[in-house]
Amino acid sequence: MKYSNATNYALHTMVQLIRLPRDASIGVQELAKAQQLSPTYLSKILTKLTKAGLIESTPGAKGGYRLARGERDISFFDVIQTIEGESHLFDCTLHRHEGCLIEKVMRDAEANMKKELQEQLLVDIAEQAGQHQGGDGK
Amino acid sequence: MKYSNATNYALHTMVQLIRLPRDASIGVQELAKAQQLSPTYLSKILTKLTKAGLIESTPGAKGGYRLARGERDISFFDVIQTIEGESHLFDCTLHRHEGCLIEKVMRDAEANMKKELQEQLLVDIAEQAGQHQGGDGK
DNA sequence: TAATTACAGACAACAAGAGTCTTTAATATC
DNA sequence: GATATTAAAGACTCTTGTTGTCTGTAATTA
Repeated sequence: MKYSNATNYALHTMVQLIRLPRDASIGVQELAKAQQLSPTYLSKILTKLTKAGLIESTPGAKGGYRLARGERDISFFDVIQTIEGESHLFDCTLHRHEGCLIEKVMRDAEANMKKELQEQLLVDIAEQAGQHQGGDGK
Repeated sequence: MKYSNATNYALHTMVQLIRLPRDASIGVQELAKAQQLSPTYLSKILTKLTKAGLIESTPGAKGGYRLARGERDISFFDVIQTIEGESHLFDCTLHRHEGCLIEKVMRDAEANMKKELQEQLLVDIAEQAGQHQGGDGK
């Protein structure tokens, strides 16, 4: 049980975008370089984030990606759910077992974690040092 | 990102064992029937639980499984960690990125969920109705 | 028109989970 | 001691999802 690599990449990319100057765009090429990913692969992740309304994209030369909302309106959970989907952490496997108490406990724990990650904003960590973007003095 | 089926089966099986009369044992055959699983498959799960010290086993005729500790000493987390292992929910994928702040936030959320599941005892739900064991009036 | 960029989809490679089958070892009963 | 019962161990297959690549298309700028 582990979050996918895609979620990992998505979170780091969102931090990159948050750090971007207002109204500036950045292309996949550059975004991918920071994490040493292939642009085509990261592109699929970015498309998901775009469809979810977290970022905006413009095609063509001088195009690229930028935030679609205010920085303080983007939580960890927003990004995670976009990539991971909305499925539950735990689904009771017993046939015909409505109201499984085990499931209930697990769902409660899940809900609390979800809530916690909803309150955690990506800006708050983007503002701090320590989040290098791969290219050091380039 | 989802807990494995094995964890699901393990939790349900533990509830079965907790409900067992003191000093009674039960074999895989019967345990598996309740969840409609193949005994050989459930057997592998039970072996993990045994090695982890959650349950005890005796081979041979009249053998089987029983709890290895007091009921109030078995938490959801004990069972989950036994099956899922100890790996983290999130590992930063960036090369040479010690002290990743994204990772820190995710690990904190994980730790809180872990703590919550450590406080949840399986007895508490085993005592309640609603957790049928498959065989109805058999 | 040419270059740059996002987007879409097919495809392959790999890893992990789920589950079966077979064999061996230990215990109880007769 | 022989037999039945049970746990344990390991090899093996099947399926599924993730990860990633490659190719082609559409849109925008210059």
